[in-house]
Amino acid sequence: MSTSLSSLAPSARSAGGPRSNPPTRTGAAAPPRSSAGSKTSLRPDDGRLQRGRRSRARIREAARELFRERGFDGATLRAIAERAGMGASSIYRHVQSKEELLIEELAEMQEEAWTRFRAQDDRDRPTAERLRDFFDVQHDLLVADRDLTTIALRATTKTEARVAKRVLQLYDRTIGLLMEILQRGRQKHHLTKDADVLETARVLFHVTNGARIPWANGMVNDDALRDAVHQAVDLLFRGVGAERG
Amino acid sequence: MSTSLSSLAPSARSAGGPRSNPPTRTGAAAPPRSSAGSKTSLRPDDGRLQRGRRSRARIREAARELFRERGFDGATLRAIAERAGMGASSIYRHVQSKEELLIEELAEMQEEAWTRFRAQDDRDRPTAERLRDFFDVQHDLLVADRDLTTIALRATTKTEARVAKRVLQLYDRTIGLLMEILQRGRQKHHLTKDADVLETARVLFHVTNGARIPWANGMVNDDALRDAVHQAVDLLFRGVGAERG
DNA sequence: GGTTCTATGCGATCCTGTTCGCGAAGCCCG
DNA sequence: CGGGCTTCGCGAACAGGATCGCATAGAACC
Repeated sequence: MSTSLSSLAPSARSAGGPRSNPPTRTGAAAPPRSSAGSKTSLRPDDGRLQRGRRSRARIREAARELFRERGFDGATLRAIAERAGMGASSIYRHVQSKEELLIEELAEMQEEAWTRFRAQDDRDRPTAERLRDFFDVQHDLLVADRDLTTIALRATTKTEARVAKRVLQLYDRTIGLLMEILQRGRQKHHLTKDADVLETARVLFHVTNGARIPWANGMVNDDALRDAVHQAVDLLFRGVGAERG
Repeated sequence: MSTSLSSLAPSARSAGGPRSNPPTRTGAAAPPRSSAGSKTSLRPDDGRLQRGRRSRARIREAARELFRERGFDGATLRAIAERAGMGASSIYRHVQSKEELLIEELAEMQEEAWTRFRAQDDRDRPTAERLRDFFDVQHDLLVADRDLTTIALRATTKTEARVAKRVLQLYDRTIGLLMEILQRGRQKHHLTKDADVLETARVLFHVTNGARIPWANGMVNDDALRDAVHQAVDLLFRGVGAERG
């Protein structure tokens, strides 16, 4: 019965074309425990809300620091709370679980990868090259904090928690970007006419994600990971079938 | 250094003819906490060892049942222990962590998938078809207990624990089987001459694994998952590049 | 002012995976 | 038999994430 979340794919499609939702992460705000008939809708400059925002900011900062200093598991909720100047339980006013703190980091990193990529991107270059570049940018950011991938993955496995879905949404966003690149590739005839852009993007995403697991476990080093990702892109691009050779 | 596992697929080859190592999982035995200079090497019919084996069996059975009844997170160690007729802490004489209990299930399931596949396999059929069949077999088994994939993934994210490595080994075994199929495909010229069999196998594996995450989270249903996997195989096989079209 | 509602905060507490120190029992050797 | 091993088992305790009930303070409304 733990598997009660049944099978509908609500947000799966969200990756579509123009990004519908701007990154309002900052104001995301954890919904209150049990919202009864709420019709009040406080003004955003309500003193309490302001205080709340400040607290949230402190928590986030403390969390980020401690994550870097001690890693995710090493950063105790109580420690985070202390550094943020509050009791541990208070954190839960702002966040639904410890993972959620890290998810925000993840989202930010993703945004960063995105921005950096766009800054150096040129839509007219070969598609495979653009893909590689994107993954390289992402790679560099990930290497800077290794935990991130790991925990993101772990979060997707806590199926009954809200976090899993959040991460999947983030995944979808990246998949969306990949789609964008691929779409362009199809226009420019870098891709076969019948290529399923969405499916291809997904495959790319999952492959790169999967390749990072051994890396996160220290089984392969940074460069090997980068190579693996590149290889995967090439492979997918060329295909392994021989029918057309 | 520590890259011993993934860069080379040690047991991968075992799949070939007669399986060299019979599934002695039962006697796998958790190594003692701190083994000093042990030269004694008890006889396998030592009374203590016998009792230990029995206990282990009871634990495993209890664990399996409870996992099915309540899911992984729902199955408390204390509950498992109680059903196995012992104290919770005693479980740790036989197992290094809760995940390990589930890993055994996973290993068994994998073995099962393997066996079933071989029973219906025909090495002369088209490679893509064989791959699809394997994944279908795996799919059917996974659908029967949904938690498995999920927890396996989660386990790979506990990087400092032993479990992660164990799971990666299991992964490698599956990758080995995939390699075997692909190798055959190359011989029969279903694949391009220069296809990197290992890399292809890895890609296939990661893609299918990744595709299962949304499913585990209830975002897509069983059939959609199956389709996604099929699509991924096709995609990889055909490639998306247009150079040769 | 008084009342009511809401967001925030706190300390105690729960839950659960895991560790620890102790002891009992089995085996081997002299 | 009696020491020196070892494996098993136990209850107590710990740690860390999460929950609960109560308290406070700001805002809105009469």
